[in-house]
Amino acid sequence: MKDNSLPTRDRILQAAGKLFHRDGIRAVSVDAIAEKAGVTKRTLYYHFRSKDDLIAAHLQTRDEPNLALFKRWFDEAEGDVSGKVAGIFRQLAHSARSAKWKGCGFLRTSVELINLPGHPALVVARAHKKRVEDWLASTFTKAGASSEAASLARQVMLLLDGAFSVVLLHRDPSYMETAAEAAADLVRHGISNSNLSAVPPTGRTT
Amino acid sequence: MKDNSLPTRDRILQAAGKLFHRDGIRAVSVDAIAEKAGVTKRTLYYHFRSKDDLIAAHLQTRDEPNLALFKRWFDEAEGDVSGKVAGIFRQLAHSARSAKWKGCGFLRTSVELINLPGHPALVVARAHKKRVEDWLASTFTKAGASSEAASLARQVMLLLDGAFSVVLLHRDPSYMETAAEAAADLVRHGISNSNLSAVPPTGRTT
DNA sequence: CCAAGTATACCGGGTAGTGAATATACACGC
DNA sequence: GCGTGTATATTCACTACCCGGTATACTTGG
Repeated sequence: MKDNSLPTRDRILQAAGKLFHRDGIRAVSVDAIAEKAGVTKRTLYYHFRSKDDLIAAHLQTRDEPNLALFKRWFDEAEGDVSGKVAGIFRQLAHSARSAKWKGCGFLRTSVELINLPGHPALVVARAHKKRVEDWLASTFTKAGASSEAASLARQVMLLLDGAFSVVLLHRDPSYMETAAEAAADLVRHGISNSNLSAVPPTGRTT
Repeated sequence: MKDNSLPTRDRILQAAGKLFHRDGIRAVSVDAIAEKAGVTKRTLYYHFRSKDDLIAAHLQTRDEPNLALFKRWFDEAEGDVSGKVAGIFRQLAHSARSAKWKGCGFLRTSVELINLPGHPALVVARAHKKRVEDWLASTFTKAGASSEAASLARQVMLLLDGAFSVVLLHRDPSYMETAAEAAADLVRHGISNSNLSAVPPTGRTT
């Protein structure tokens, strides 16, 4: 019955990912995941110590690809840094038009588990968000906004997670465009302010 | 055993509110709510058709007070409109320093139930967020930014809900200050832009 | 043979929601 | 004033099911 050639552990993760995405975390039972993976529950518990561990492992698999996607969208967008940041939001607006779009999995999972302070998935989610923020800060630094880079990165993260939440709640991707404009404004304004009191821009935007 | 003099329905809502706030929606059982309210589960089901209805009714009780709080924080803050908007975030930063703070109940509940498209609580949550956004837009209009008011209100909502999410995830209220600065920047910039091409400010701030 | 991996069948506990009966309170005829 | 009817409000006991996790035994590849 193993129509899928992936190793068992990966098949479980893949099945869990689909179900978590579609129905949320708590709404999905271990039995359902095992069945979807074509595996018995006992096998699942051989590969993962608990459901909580499985949740964390699932988020871990999304960390790297998610960040890579943001980087690609940034690189492929036209214009200066502010335009490239806006490009991320515009690509998200595109994704959000799909009926299957469910916002940010890290955010959704965190909210569902926020009342369990030590949950391993929360650690993974926090690390992921920090990675994105750090990457943003580094691009702002490269663009010559060394003194404002950290603050700008935080502001963009606020808009990003806000857009995830608002677009998901209202199912209205136009908020993603609003976020694109706000982010571009803040970045443009922040960088020009920074350049006034900073060394001449030595960073490259490529 | 009715030490509380409230009508039964209100006592149930009060108990549900406390538990939902502390543990989330799905994590709280109807039995737990009934026990906390000092009432039999059957009585709870006399006053509310289902758990889903109870959740929606609970959110409804928070709609008006929540908006009133935002208005009060706005009115009590110093400065022009941008400063007053920032005042809301600064008050939220204060609240967020409490260990019991759990972000925005509307947002948290929505995320937990987002995979149940017709859920009554989602309707209430969307209406609440729209009410806040509409109120913001009206204050921006009064401040003379008629042409940008709607867009500014949306941008502030993005920062607001973003701040709720980010502060909750990282448990770091300083993001609320970052949001305050970003919101003030956007509002100041948006209003001055609007005034360039609008009638002289006839609106009043007080 | 042994270890990695799989299968069946089960456990204790929790879940939303219900059936049937009861208590309370107020309205009406007389 | 008193019985009676009726709607509201509340209780206890119960169903039918789902959940995360496990005990035990079997299969398969090196």
